[in-house]
Amino acid sequence: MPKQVDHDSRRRHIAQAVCELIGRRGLEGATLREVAAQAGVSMGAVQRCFRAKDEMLVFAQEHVNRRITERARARIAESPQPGSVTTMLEQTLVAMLAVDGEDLLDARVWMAFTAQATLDPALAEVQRGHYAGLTELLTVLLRTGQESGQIRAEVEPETEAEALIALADGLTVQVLLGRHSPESARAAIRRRTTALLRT
Amino acid sequence: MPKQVDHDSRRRHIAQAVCELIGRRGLEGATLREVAAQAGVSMGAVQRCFRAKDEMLVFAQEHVNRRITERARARIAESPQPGSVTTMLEQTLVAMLAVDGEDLLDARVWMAFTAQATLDPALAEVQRGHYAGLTELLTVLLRTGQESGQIRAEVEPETEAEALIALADGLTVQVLLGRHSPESARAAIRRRTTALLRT
DNA sequence: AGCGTTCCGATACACATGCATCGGAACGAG
DNA sequence: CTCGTTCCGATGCATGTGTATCGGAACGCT
Repeated sequence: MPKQVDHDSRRRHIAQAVCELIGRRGLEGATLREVAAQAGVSMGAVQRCFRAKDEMLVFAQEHVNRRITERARARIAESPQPGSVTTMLEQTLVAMLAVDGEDLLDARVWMAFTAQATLDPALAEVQRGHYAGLTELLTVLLRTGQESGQIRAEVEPETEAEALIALADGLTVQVLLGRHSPESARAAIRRRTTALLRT
Repeated sequence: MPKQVDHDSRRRHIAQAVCELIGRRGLEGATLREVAAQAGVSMGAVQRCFRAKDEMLVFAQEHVNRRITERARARIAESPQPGSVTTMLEQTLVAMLAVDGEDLLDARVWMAFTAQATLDPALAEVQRGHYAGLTELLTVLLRTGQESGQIRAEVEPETEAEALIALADGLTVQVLLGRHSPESARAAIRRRTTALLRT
């Protein structure tokens, strides 16, 4: 057999380059030539990995979505008080914010893809899947909190999960626009999560 | 004096064409040629109205922002119960949602511009100004509601206004992605506003 | 070592876009 | 009507983009 290449890892490598470019210069900054340069490969290599640009973008979108979800799960795992549901809620939502330091890049990538998903049904489907996962995650947390008596019984887990997600996204937008600081966004999240606690 | 043209109204006319194109095909759909065609004029006319494309886009951004704000104020004015602060709050936020019928186009335009504003400081400044106005509007409503005893005293008007705006934006995103219906978004807004009422 | 397959880098190409240019039309003042 | 200024439509141009193509390099197998 001839020369073999780990396609999947190369695809991830290129996807990372795409994300960095999108985070810095937006979707229109992710041209094939720029992507190749950023990834340190040639255009031909990129073309071999992805049949067309669309495919590359979808892969990059899934790439960043996966990272955001994993960041949320990781923060839950290393939560200081694993038993405290509100702490876990907060950590999850803060991870979704992704407005800290270099994570801020991911937030801009999220923004760019979400805006595009508004127009492209294929991208929209990917985002819907992403949000379905996050909703599930939060819903489970909320339900668990109710069962352990930490969260008020009248809270409707799924409905509340959707509201929290919307809040987090809206705050992300504000931070990206420079109207809120990451800290004030976190504070807003905290206010909302503590309000769910039983008094 | 030679041929004279109402520049300002022509600029608005073109801005409207820009918004329709952006709402349908995104920012990249707003090429000078397409804009001219949509507006029913020639490229030369567009070039005479705006020195460069950037200027045209900023003008269009302000155009749609103005319409959103005016829609909010209008909804407040024609509110069924002008005295009810929560009704006014709801109307304002629903106007911000702009996910009804043809308003949905404006929501997509908002999304596109906001995503771009993440990368372009000039656009970001425009959006910050827009949000400052909305925040002021909501803050006043909340304060008024407190003074008339309709809204709980422990609510911090400005903080709450920011949270409501973030919620509305996040819900808009979800509707645009096709994950929420306009009705469910309105319901989420209603839940949040009624929660502010004194019990 | 030799070979066949896979990969890659460069180039070619068609096309779109923003902007500049320019000749003439439109229109008000005299 | 005549003139002079403003406007506009068409065209040209430089540039950047996605994709197709192709010759050769890299590499595993025999």
